[in-house]
Amino acid sequence: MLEDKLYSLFGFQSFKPGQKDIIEQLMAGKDVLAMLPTGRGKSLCYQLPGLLSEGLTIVVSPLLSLMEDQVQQLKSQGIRRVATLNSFTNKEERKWLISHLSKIKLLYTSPEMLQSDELINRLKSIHISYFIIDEAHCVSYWGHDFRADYLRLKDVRDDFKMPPCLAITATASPSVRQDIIKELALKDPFFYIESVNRENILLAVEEMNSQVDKVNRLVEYIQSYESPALVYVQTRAQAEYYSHKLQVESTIRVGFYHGGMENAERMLIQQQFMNGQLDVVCATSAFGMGLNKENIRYVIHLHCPLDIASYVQEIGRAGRDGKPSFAVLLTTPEDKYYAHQLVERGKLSEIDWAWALGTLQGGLPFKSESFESIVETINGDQARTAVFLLEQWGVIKNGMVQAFAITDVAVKLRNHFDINVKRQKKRLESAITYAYGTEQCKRGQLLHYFNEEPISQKPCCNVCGLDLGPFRKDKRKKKENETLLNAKEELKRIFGIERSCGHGN
DNA sequence: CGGCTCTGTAGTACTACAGAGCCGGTGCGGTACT
Repeated sequence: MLEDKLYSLFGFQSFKPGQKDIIEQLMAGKDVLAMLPTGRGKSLCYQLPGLLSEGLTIVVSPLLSLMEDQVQQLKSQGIRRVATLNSFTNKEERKWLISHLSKIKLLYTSPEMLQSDELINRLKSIHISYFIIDEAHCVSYWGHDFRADYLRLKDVRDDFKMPPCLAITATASPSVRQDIIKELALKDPFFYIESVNRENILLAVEEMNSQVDKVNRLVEYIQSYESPALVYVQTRAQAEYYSHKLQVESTIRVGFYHGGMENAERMLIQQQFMNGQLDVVCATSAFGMGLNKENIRYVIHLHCPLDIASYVQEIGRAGRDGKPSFAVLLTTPEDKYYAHQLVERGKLSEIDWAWALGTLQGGLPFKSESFESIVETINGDQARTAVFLLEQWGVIKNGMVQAFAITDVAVKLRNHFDINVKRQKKRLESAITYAYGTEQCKRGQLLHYFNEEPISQKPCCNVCGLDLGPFRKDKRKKKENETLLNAKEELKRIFGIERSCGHGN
């Protein structure tokens, strides 16, 4: 009985909804595409089959921190035959691990690591029970232009003689699901798709006249409502700017988080937020994956989201404890133009590509460094994606550049990136409809994007102007905050302190 | 779609102005350097 194993390995009496279906299908040898809300035990869906199987289960994870967290957690539960293999693994550990892979049940690694010949060759000699893609939306979101190794997973799986594959995520729109199926070559997969609706999160969109109004409104929210809260912004500079701004204008403890920070700094901010030493974090989209904080009361966005699924994922970090929470999107009319520009900027002409391709000489070994640095307009990520495509098309074979027609290949490259821009544009269009559309029911719009029926019983809540009273800090507390704020103002006046923020908006 | 900064040039010696150009976020791994 699966339940017995569940109890003996994990100490749970019963499965949560969806888990058993997913596990049974996977164990019966089927590919599975699963969408389960966060906090509903996604990892158990592959940990249990992995531990019960004869061979090794490979878990592909997008972030080092996610791998390390999971393995640490399993080990603390007394499950020892698990390991991570990534750039944290030092040489000796790596050597030991590769020669002892047959002793391991679950191996957590990155898509990039799975490009190592040494590792692949070793894995080929071992029975791979399951191939798991955690946070599988990354295949579609990152694979096409940012982390090409996500698109190479299909070939990796082929090397292992196509073990059953589980692609699992919390948020993937129907088109993203189709893309995942295509890019991982899932064969007639079993779907387990759960609603993205989170009834305890109220939704609101407020259009502001100017950036100044937006900031004032933000300060108002932060002053009036119970933290912890998340504030999402578009750029790194904005994350820092708003964080300083809120520190000056309110009494709450604010930090910022973005991808440009040192690892140690990022870990510190996340820890402080987890431990309740920070009330609010102003962050770019870098913050949140794997964040396991239950009591976030609200999420505010200060920019037009580029995509509804990402928006849903970000606001879904509120109210994990099931208690009432809310998500507010603050926009100004020009935000949508800015968003458009960002998407358009990914475009390159075939001339750019032809120029880059001109550096490749048929018959010579391929040198990726020189290819990547030759044309300034092509960034490193795009260049790496291009290399992936050149390999797919046979322009680069076994590390050697073959004879090829520059113009044709340049056009093919341009087309590939154009298709991706089109994909992003389409996603942006629906996000703009959500942000600026006159449709009253915001929840209905989100559900519609995921092909879900608008359900009348579900609370329809464009709560603009609606009373958010229950979320307000109680009066006594508010008064304390005001006193503190006044004291802060007073100090500022006395010492003539003006915080310098360094960044404008 | 806007707005800022940089650059070049003209007219006057350092300033003024016009026009061009730029402008985002996600992370892995490995190597070269201090």
